[in-house]
Amino acid sequence: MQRIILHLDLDAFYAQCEELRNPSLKGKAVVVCVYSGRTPDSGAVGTANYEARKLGIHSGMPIAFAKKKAKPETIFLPVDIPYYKSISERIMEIAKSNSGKTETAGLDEAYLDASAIVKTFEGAEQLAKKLKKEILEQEGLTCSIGIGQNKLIAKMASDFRKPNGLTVVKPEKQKEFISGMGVKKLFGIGPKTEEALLEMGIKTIGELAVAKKEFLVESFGEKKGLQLHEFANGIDERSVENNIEKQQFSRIGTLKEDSGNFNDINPFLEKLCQELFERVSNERKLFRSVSIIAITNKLQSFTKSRTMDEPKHDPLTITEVSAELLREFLAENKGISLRRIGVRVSNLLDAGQLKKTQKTLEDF
DNA sequence: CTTCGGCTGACGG
DNA sequence: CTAACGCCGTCAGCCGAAG
Repeated sequence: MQRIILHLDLDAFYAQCEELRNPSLKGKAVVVCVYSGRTPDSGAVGTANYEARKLGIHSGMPIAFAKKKAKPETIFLPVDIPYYKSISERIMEIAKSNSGKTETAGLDEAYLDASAIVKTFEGAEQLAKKLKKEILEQEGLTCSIGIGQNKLIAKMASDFRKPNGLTVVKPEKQKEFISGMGVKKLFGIGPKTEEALLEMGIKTIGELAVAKKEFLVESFGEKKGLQLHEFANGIDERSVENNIEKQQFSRIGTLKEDSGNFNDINPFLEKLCQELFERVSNERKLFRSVSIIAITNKLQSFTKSRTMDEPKHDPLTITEVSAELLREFLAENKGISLRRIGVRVSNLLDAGQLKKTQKTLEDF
């Protein structure tokens, strides 16, 4: 069955939201930052608008580094996720009303399966124009949309021309569209895989497409190897899913100072546990596993986890188990110094799924 | 043999 | 002068233990 998939990508989303509530920012370079609170400039760039990108400022970059590239008039702002989320939810509603199936991928992206709504790529292009118009008129934001026969092509198409782009890649043009691109452009290929492929002399998606499947499986493992082969050939059977249940919730933060001392770290961890419980409790979830995440001063990451026999939903379990895990972790790693600490719950169960006889339901 | 828990690592937004 | 560094979530793979 031939599908028609749209990928919607809101342009420099966090920055556009900030421009929305403060129009005087328009035309200026805007950098939205995730500050860690340790020093005035420690943290990373969340989103840079296109003016800031011209200066060489990009997502993920350390703020201190971005400031070196910035002009005196460049604006640095802290992220406000709840605000962006409220805007995102309204836009996703617009998307849903234009296509039965929509799958959100973060606050700023969505896949739409328009197969039931339109029958041709020309029809899909008109739908995309309508969608862009509605988002602009109702919410004042621009986006880029890509259209293809599967999620992979749609995503690469939306990335092709932005901001405010619209790119249609018909199946017969697919190969031509992707084969000349560098392998890093392919969804699922990050810095490590790119490096490995370059060592093998594979630079472009076209070269990857003709590499032996067996060789790729041998080099990258079963799943990854097959996926590389399929994606490089434009093959992607992943369906657009309406509701994806979250598998885990986590909260992590940066300590005021590096420490390997339980008494320094645990009060901060307890705060994170309370915030985490708020979220989990709002989502009406029970959890069976608790983990801590520890990141050292050298940015090495560790996890330690514990699974209980019974699903829980109380804040005390999170704080107690995580404190226990932290104590054990520090004892097993004497001399270690932590920069960041976090807590996660997983093995989730919907509260509604619990048997009525179970006592733990009463607090809901 | 399969499944589960515990852990690491790659990746994406 | 140089290095600089968030937070959240998914999945695969490996290992050892248990079913």
